[in-house]
Amino acid sequence: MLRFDKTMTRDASGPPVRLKDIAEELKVSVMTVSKVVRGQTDVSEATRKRVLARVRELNYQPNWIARSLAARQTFIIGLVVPDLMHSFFAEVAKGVTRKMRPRGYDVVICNSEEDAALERSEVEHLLSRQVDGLILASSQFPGEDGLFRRIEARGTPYVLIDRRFPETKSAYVGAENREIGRMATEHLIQQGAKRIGHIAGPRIATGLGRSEGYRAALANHDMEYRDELVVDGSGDEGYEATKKLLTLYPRADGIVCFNDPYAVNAMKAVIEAGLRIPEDVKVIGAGNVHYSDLLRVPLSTVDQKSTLTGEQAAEILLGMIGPKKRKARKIVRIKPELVARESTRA
Amino acid sequence: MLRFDKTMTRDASGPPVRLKDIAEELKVSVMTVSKVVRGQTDVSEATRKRVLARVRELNYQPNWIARSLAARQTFIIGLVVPDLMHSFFAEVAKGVTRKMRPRGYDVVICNSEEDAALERSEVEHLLSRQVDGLILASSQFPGEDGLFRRIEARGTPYVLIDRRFPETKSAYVGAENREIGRMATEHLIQQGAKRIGHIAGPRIATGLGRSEGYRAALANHDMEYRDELVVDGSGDEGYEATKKLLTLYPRADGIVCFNDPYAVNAMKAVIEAGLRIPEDVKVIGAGNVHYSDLLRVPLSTVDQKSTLTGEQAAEILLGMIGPKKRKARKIVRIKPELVARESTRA
DNA sequence: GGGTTTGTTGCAATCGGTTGAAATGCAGGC
DNA sequence: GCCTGCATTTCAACCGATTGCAACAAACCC
Repeated sequence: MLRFDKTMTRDASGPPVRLKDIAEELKVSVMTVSKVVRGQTDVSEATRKRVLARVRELNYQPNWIARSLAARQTFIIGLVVPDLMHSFFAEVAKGVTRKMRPRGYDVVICNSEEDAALERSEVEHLLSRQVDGLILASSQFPGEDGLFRRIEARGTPYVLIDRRFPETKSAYVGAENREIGRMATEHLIQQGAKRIGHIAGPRIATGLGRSEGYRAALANHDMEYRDELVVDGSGDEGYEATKKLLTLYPRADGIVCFNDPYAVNAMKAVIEAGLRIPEDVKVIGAGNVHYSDLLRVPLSTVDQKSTLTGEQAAEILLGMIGPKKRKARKIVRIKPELVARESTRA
Repeated sequence: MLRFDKTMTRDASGPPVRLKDIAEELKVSVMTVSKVVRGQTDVSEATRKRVLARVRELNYQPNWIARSLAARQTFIIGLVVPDLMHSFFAEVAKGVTRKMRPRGYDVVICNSEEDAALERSEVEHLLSRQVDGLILASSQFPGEDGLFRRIEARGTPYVLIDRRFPETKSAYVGAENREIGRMATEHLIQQGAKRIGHIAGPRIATGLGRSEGYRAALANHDMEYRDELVVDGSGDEGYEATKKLLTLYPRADGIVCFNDPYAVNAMKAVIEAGLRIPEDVKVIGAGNVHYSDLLRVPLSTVDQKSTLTGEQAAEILLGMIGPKKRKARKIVRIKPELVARESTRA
């Protein structure tokens, strides 16, 4: 029995059209139709035309579930980020999708909320959905590579972004964090800051690298590194940490923040303390979130090319998925770029 | 042949474990294992225990592709938004996922870039992935309901958000746009603005409703509606439109903007024109994007409860998917809320 | 004209599960 | 001891596609 007869067109849609429907109707085998749809060449021009015509008329859309099962490729890749609200990751996501969609891949975005356990379960879930690849901005603890080992065992290609785990042999795309910290700090020095504080981020590669850069810059300029000028801001994204910095005597006159959200909070604290930016305190962040120059005081920052990061990661992953399965562990470090605005004016 | 023998545990992972593997090993049928995994009750306690133990040991993860094909349910829902970078939609997305994930649904997010044709193809794509449901902030043109008819014909439940299409009989969740426009405008009036301009959004339900509210508020307060005070901002999100408003004589002293991004651009134009906010010109937006109070001048706005919108939409969709398939066309209008900040201080 | 090649087409098996009904075992009822 | 009833287990078909290979025809070569 035919589910669709010759007179039907896509306007009269009911249940979705299947290969079988077209095949029966045209009195050819399902295989033939399948081949035409996928553009295989071993089909005569005549049948191809006939099939194609009907395929178009009925607006046939392949059932991806069935296709995925048989072909063992889902054309879905998973992207796991700690927080989509954070504009850095939103931009990364944009970069990833922008590269993936034109190549026929869908991107499923998961939010790990900075929680290692949740991330684990999200990844496990994505794997059970048979994703063709993964891109992770991982919230695993440094040194803890169990999750990655699991992904490798499963044979699913993956690329790490933003946060590096040197112990894995995975591909990686991210900014040079040490360089970010260094550039930010040197910029403050150039703008005349004498006592530069630092709001440090979480103690993972990203944060540690930036802190290291901060220290290196000070050293380069023969400025003394002082413990009390470095405060952990990871609890509340820098707000309390800044308050603490401002109580010091002599007060800090420059603050290098782990990232832009921290910097925004820092500026809030500074203003609330009745101080002026940049006259009394200069503030710099990192990430160049899209609203940075719309802030109360436009924020100087070190751009880490978020969209580019996403694009590069996508590109690498595609290379690992394709037929030639690149194996070489590829590592891309993205050169950051200083964006000077009002918050660090001399 | 067994792919996994009794001594193996999940550490020695190779190819993923299948129901069949566990079944053969335990000398029961695939069905039995399948039932246990899905928690069916018609399995003896003894076998259940035995199976469950092995399932855990091997860390069996069902193959969702296969499951979806057989059960005709993918547990994936599609979310189509015009722009993920726009924090309103990012928050909606968060709301949607927050409700969906705990119920076992994954959310595939697609970006239509405000392009009706692209949206069409994204939706078509999601349908071919056999999504169980759709949530759309549609960029279709008003009156153009072909896409929705197509989705209905396919039998896939869907919920519209933000942008309404009254001609469809679909479910809908969104803010009361007329109310938003009215509240924003009345607020400016209360704060003492006398000549209130309006930067109008795209000419679809959302934008039109807000413009209507603007007009209604003026009428309520016996203020004259003047054509030259209303400018279309949809080209560049309000920047040029504002410049135009500022050249009028007498100049506008208050601007009701279609949304926050427009308002941010408006403020930029105002400041560039050498005018002060709020002393010379008061500005109000809508949406309450998360960085509104961090702006150069903290922006007054009308909050449209983005996350709540997402959650509600998810809730409704779940109701339509489930076994009891709610049919009644459900319409939820979310009450907006005024958030007064510096940009409209009297 | 037989054997080989080339180009098309279709068969059968498979992917890893689910569905509904049928088969099995074991108990109780009479 | 047979039938019935219930709980448990299994069988067979199917979901909608893809894969490898066999089958077939027409075309080619010598």
